[in-house]
Amino acid sequence: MIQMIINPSDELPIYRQIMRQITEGIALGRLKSGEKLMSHRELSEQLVVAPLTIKKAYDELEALGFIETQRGRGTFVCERLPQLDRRDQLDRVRQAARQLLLQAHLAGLRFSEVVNLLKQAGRELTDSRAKEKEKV
Amino acid sequence: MIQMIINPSDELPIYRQIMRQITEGIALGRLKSGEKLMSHRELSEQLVVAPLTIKKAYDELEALGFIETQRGRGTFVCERLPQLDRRDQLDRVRQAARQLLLQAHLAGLRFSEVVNLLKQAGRELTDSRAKEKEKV
Amino acid sequence: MIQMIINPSDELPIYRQIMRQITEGIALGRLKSGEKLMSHRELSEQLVVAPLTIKKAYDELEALGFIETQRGRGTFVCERLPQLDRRDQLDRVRQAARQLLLQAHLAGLRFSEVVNLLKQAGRELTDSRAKEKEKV
Amino acid sequence: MIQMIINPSDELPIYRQIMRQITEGIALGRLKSGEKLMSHRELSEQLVVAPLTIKKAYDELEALGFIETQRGRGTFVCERLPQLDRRDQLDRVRQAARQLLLQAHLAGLRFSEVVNLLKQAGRELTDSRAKEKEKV
DNA sequence: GTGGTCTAGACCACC
DNA sequence: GTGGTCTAGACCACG
Repeated sequence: MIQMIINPSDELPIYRQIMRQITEGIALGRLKSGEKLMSHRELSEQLVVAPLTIKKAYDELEALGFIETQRGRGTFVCERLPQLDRRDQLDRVRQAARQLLLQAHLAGLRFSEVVNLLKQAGRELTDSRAKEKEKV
Repeated sequence: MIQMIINPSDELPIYRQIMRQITEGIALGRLKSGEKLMSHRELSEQLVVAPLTIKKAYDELEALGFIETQRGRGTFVCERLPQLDRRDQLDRVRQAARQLLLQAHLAGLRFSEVVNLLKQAGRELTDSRAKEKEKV
Repeated sequence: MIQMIINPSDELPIYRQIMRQITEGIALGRLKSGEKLMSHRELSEQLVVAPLTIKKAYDELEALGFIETQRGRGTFVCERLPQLDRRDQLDRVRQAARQLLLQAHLAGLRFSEVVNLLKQAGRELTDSRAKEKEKV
Repeated sequence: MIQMIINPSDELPIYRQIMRQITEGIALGRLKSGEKLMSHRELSEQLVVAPLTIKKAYDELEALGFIETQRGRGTFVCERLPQLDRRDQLDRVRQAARQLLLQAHLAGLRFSEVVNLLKQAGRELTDSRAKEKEKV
């Protein structure tokens, strides 16, 4: 199970923060298919939030097809993760690219600077994934 | 005045959608300093939105220093626009970069492909800005 | 808005009973696309259940694409209802047909009797739909 | 003894899935009166289910009068099977008929098509029952 | 122990 | 007024 943190003063609701961390954990391979998640009660104690709040995050993730629950046994990352449309996926990437350029433009950065920033972010990401692997 | 679109079923509140489109319009140069904005009533009719909602967007924008109202004359883009905190700006860029990489990772793209996509998005953006200028 | 009833001692959870009545209402044309539903608070008073229970039903229906909410305005039947796969739809029909035959077999009915029962059920259904239309 | 399948992520509890398959097996004649059932342990290994879960299913079936255990000998299908209330049986048939019509309506089928589907399902059912008999 | 459901309240943001 | 979120409890069924 991955380490999670929540920030109660973030404008993103708590249950969404949890959803985001879990989906990103899955996307980045930190949560394997079939892996068991903490029970919502246990996680609620660890993060000091109400159990229902965690449950809501789990419920939405289940509706989206990322995780699945088995009564009395627990909650697990799905073996077959939901596949977005290829077109959908690329749309999201393009949307994120546009967002990046907009923010960069607002900050007055040149294109080469944006690419550098992107490279750096890439390094940070692969580093943290490497760390994960070492642990294993 | 720029053309705006609102989506009532978007998660982002309507008044925020309006704020975003105006600030981005300013940042991208589609709204010039000193330019007059539509009145509450006019805009509320055009967008089919309650006038109070428009007013809230304008009020917040005025509090942030992007626009100013002159009694009896209307609402105008400020001559001296507020500068965001430099650190804040860069944080937003980094956040957007991370988001782009994550989406790209989900779509299974390699880094070089991401950069290509980014270049393409850049071209589209500058193209549409050029068109805007022609109109003027 | 359709009339709903809930039976607290039914083994089907309350929020599911509500979901079922709404989806059936949509399927049978008693709830039109775009129609506004009662607010979850109002409905919770009418049915004498906790507001969150109604909200849960609405939330699940929204995740399934049957209804959509607009903050501050209310909850509405979607204009474009979710289309199941054709194959999926027919599978459900076949499954229901098998279930009917099984129950009929347990009750010792002959095939012709089953068809008669089906015809009768069909009449009841169209009758109640006709009544709805008269109201309008 | 009939072949059973359980699906841990089905909404229906595992012990109920077992009960359903046994009662249907009896109703359809695949399990004869007096026939011996597998022991808890054997069945729990075959289905990869906790022995207590099987025991619960057997206990409930015994309470309902479908099966009986003879100490030291095993568990057997009762010679005199319980008869459901006649009204109850017919109610179930009507309920299944309504369900079939609803699903058919959603799939846009006409009544004659429903009857055809029903006939086909009937053929499949009798075919599979014939096969069962051949095996014996 | 696990998840599933439900209650009765609360506060907030939005329209 | 509306929906959105959260809490702190409770009881049940399941494995």
